Amino acid sequence: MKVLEELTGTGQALSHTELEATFSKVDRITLYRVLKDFEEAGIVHKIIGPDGVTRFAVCRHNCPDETHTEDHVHFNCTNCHKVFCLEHTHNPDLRLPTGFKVSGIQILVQGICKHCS
Amino acid sequence: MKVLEELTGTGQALSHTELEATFSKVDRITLYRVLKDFEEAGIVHKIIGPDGVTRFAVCRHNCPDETHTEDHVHFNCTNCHKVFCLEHTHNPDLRLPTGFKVSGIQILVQGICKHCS
DNA sequence: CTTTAAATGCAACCTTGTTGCATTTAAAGT
DNA sequence: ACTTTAAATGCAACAAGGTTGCATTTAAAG
Repeated sequence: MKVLEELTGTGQALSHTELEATFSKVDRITLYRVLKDFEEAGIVHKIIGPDGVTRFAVCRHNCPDETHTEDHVHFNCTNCHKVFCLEHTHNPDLRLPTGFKVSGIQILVQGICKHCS
Repeated sequence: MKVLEELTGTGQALSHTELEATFSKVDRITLYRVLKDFEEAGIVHKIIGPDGVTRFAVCRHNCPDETHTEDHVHFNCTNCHKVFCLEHTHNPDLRLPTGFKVSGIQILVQGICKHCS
């Protein structure tokens, strides 16, 4: 699929609207279905930004297919507004109050990215 | 405002839909405006859940008015589906790759809450 | 070349959220 | 107490994001 190529190529998480613009010939519903299938297959994962916009990024080497756990940090640049995975910045251990059981952590860091600074 | 009482009382983050159900006499647009005003005034803060649903929670003692920074972790119970602030679980220090400047961190932990376990 | 299933497109619909305008409510001035 | 003014509420309409059902095309298998 060309959608997968696009996602792999850019290195950033793309929103549905952005993908829609790239593949203007393709119907937006088809795009929804393709992305949904990719997500269920563990090929891409969804990132919900601080703006509430959902974006999609390809799962890299350290994303286990079974659990589909994303053990890495997401970054949102306040300058270029891009969202991407920091694959090598793993989630830290959090000590929660007693009685809480953790099954997943989602971290979204905002700031200025490498390219913009 | 009764909306503020409700938010303070429940101790959890409430979605717009939930508040709409509670205050069925009030128009939903009024609710949108009230919540927007509260947010801008630094009285409540918005939490965007892993489901993409935005919820609202009152800012407690350790939420400085000026920066409106939420230096605490949010928890989403996979059993009762509630979302609430873990006021005393602060954001950890993250070491990002060189060139990245951090201005804010949002952490959402999923698991089983104290009450459900 | 036919049969069958998968992939695509279209129409319609729902939810969430915003904006403009009219109306009500309430506060302030004389 | 009555008028003037501003704030708060409600209504209609709209836009973006997302889902579902059904018809049609594409392509794979017999």
